[in-house]
Amino acid sequence: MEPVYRPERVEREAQAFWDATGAFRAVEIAGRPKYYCLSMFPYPSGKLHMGHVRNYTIGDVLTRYYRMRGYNVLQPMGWDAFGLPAENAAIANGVPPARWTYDNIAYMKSQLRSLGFAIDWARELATCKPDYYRWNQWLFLRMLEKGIAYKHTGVVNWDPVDQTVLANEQVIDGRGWRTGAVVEKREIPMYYLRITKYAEELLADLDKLPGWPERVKLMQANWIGRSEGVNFGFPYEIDGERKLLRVFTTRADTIMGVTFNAIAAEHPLAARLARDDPKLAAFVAECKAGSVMEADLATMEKKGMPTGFFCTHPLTGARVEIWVGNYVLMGYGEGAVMGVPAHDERDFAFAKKYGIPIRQVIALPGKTYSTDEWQEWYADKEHGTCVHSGKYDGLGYGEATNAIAADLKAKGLGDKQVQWRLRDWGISRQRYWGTPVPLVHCAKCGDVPVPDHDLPVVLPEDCVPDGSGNPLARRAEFVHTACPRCAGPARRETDTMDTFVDSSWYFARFASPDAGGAMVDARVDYWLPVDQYIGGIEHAILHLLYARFWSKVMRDLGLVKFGEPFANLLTQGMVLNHVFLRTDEKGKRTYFAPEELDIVHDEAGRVTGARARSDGRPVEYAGISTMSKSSRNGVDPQALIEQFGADTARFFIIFTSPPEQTLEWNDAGVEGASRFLRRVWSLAHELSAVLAAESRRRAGAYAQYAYPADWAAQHPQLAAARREMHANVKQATYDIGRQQFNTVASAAMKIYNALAAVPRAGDAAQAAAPLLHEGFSILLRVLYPIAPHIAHVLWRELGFADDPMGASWPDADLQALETDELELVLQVNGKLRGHLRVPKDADRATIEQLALGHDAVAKHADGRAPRKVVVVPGRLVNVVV
RNA sequence: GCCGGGAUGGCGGAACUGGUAGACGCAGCGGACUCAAAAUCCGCCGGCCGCGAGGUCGUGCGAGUUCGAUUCUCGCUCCCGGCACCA
Repeated sequence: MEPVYRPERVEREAQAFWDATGAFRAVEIAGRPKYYCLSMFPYPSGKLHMGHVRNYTIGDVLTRYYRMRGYNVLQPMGWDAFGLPAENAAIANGVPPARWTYDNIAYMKSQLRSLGFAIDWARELATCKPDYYRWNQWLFLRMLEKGIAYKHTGVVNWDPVDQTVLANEQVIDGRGWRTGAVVEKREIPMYYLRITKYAEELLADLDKLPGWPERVKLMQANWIGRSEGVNFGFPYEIDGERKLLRVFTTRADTIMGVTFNAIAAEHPLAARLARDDPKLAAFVAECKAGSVMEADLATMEKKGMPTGFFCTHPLTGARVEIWVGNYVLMGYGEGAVMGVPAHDERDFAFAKKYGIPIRQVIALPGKTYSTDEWQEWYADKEHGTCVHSGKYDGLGYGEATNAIAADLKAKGLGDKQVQWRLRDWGISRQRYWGTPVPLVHCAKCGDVPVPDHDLPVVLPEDCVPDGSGNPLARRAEFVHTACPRCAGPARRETDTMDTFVDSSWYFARFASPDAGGAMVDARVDYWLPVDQYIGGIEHAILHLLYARFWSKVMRDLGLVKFGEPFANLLTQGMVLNHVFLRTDEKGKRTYFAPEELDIVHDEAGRVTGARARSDGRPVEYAGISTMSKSSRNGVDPQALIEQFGADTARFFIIFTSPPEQTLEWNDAGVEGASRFLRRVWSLAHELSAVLAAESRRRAGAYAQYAYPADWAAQHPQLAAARREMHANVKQATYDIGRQQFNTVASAAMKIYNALAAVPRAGDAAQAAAPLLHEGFSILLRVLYPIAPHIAHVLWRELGFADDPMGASWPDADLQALETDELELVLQVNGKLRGHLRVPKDADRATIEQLALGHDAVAKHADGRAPRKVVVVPGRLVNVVV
């Protein structure tokens, strides 16, 4: 055995063994308990970053742990291979997205392999391959047939210079990322998926997911956003026609306080009124500037313009002026909202700004309403009652809402309605690198679906986007086609699908990656649902909601039997790093990687600024955020792996923080992980003769260790070491169960420390041989899920039977933990004043007696008599005086 | 702006159901070994007062509940994630 730990040799040896034995191939075995462990597949951005290492190490720890527990485990891997970065790379380098993507996949796969993850690579898939995305197209056509997919207009970010649609990410402070031009909103035709049809079920089924973090379920529930209210209309007449301005409100009880209504700039009525009013037309045009992002809309200054046009209050018959507001969005509900300044904080601010009347209609006992300043209670619907509201005066929120809804219904103007915040999923992208939408546009037949037998509609792989729109639309041989219905000349749809489509069902395809004639086959019934899904908390809403929706659609089509794809979810905290950038006069940002800079810190060690090494000029510090390719703050694990080995990288990332916690990257401590593994190796080497002999004596067995009855009494030091080992096995098992893996790594270190403290000079090692053997069998098995290469190689070197993946996880021997005496903490008035040794079976009265007789109690009681004695069994005594 | 989460020594973190705050590790300091350095090994290591025994303060800030609060409640501050076309 090598005297010194050489990670590269150890890792080569272990990986060769796993490859040769096909150790990670997952085969369906009827009757054996299965465990499908899935980490979110990566976007092939170029190289792995620490977030990937963290994600996949967590998955691998669970995969190997469940293998040791006897489960038939599947851990697959694939590539979320369509997406915007490939097009950005093409704009920058002229390399076709396909080639860039495949090159990145090859490199990142080699990195994943070097980390030794127990992945079944035979199931690898890439979403940019036709045999995958053809099923996106196929299911889209099924949704079209069922009315789940439909065509409708939608608003997008438009760069007027590049004449192209921009992603939200490409809009910086309201301007296009490349041109610096002010972005406009533009309405275009799009395809939508009717996720709102499933809103009720998506919300209700959250209760069927006890294995999901509460915070994720809460975020999803809030996102879906069920609210009960009233949908009703304000009658108006225009061009000789009677119409209704429809609004939805959850505060129908305040309807008598309506003093204005606001409509979106895109509302048909706004367009109509602007026709006769140049000032309004200018305002409507102004509202079109800026992005469509919710965060922008919510933070921008609320502006409005009166139209001079009035509708009628449905209950009072009063005239209510209609305003156009830049904060009202078409596509949210009806594109119109009623304005009740007295009882809505935003309406209040808007009314004060524009001098719109504020009319109090809710009162609280003991409170005085004033229009001078907004008060929290103005919006209180729990305790308020109606005032200045005629027949509704004195009613509370529920009664008033019911009465008003009934009156509106009687007039045929409205009714109660359940409204969802969730909107339908727009999947059209005016981009090249994605799944082609399988439709053909024919002048005679309209939008015609591509027949199933013509799928897939294959995306040409040699286009090079240049930032000025979709190159697919300029590819004549793609665009020009024959209408499947009338065989006449027709145009292919050139929009592609949102990449969230790709990731909405890949977990099912892993069960049957080679199914040629179907989306999935019977093997999904064996593996699905996923037993443990692991991925970043940033996916808490969108990806997970879309995957849940897609699964329900597949279920309703009879393709799968499950309605919820992920039984248990572990949301990993983000790995963060500092971000540095420069912004030019056009607002264009250039990011700098930390290694390109000299970083300036203040006395407290905080980053205050930096200079680029290349030109010595200052660079702006933009705080810390998620490691990403776009902000160039990713840390490539390659250097770490090359310098210290995969096991050190894995051990370090696990040890440094619990999985769900946000992690600010800092590699101080990597040395410690490396040192620990070297120490384990050195101790194994030092004891290899003793341990190998013990292994031979026991024929490699590691499950049962029996010690003579008087062993503990004879060898108190060894018994203490054994107690420490088993206490930590217990701890590690508990912690792995609650997915706190950093303390599993700590437990491994503590087991090592106990083992290293066992006397082993001269003949002592011989005397302690059984304990050392037991201790190593425990240490290597606890270590195995985290640092499998070294554990695998040492396991075999020391002569243990099997290999550690086939070995069972150690059981704590609870008898080894028992002691005759306990040490209790002694408190006086809740402050630590001493310790108390008591027999382990001492009763309450005895403990109280011992406590009251303790010197520290007399000293700190200051002559006062004890009023109360609190005894917490096995822990502490608190004497209250 | 809205939704969700976080804050504990110089640093990463531990503390299981309200019960010894700081496990384990990093950095630092002192020592051993060495011609020397690295590596390795041993010891110390929250602040303040004290020679010491010990005392006292201390888990982002401010209140509260409790015999006892890092843990529960209320109100703040700052940071992170998401906000529907980054993935």
